[in-house]
Amino acid sequence: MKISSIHTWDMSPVEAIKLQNRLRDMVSAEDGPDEIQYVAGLDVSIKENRGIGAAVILDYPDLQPVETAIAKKDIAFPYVPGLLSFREAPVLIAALKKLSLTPDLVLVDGQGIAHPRRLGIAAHLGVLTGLPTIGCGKTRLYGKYEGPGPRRGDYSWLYAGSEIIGAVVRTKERTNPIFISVGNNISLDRAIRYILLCTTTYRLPEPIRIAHLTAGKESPGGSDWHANALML
DNA sequence: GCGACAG
DNA sequence: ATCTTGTCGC
Repeated sequence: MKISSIHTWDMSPVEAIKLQNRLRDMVSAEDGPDEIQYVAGLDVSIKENRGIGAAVILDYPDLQPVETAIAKKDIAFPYVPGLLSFREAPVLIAALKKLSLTPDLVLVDGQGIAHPRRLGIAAHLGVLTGLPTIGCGKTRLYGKYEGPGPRRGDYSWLYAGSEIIGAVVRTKERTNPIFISVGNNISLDRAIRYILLCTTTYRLPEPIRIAHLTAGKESPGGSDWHANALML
């Protein structure tokens, strides 16, 4: 698939913050088309400044893998809370470009607008691709909340002052909830529903879980310890 | 000034 | 993210 190059990635943290403030108004929480056939999952693994980005596509609602793409890139930008996209988005975009299929929805490992400048990696990628995206974080970056109920499907709101910027969703009982937020072109309400529909027996949505395994599997000599069971 | 801080 | 064994709980 093609992706617009509105900007480059080689810049300082200060410039990165200015860019985020420039792109934040391009995010939309309006629902797009209703038909969803393909859901993509994105994740990155990094080993000694070498990043492996994985983009997997599962059919919906069956959640069976139908295409996988991997890209590798040297990671230049440091990890700075709030600037994750400048570190991980480049390799993810490289992986997305290799896909022959175009996803109808993209789940990203990280926050959407639940971010100090409302432009977490899922929102940033949503603006660049124009696709509906949802941010799925394993922990909180920004916002206040009270824990959701104990049952699968229970959720509570994530607030930035009085503004709702996301939801804390229990996808599995007796397990920590995940942080869901709008990336682009989707409403929070629908984002929560899709996340639950894409989550089966594990804490994380299948697309992201598969992308995580895919990104961590690749390595020269064969350094996959706990993730040998990628039997699909 | 002091914490908090996606992956 | 990464390092990375054994172990506690359902």
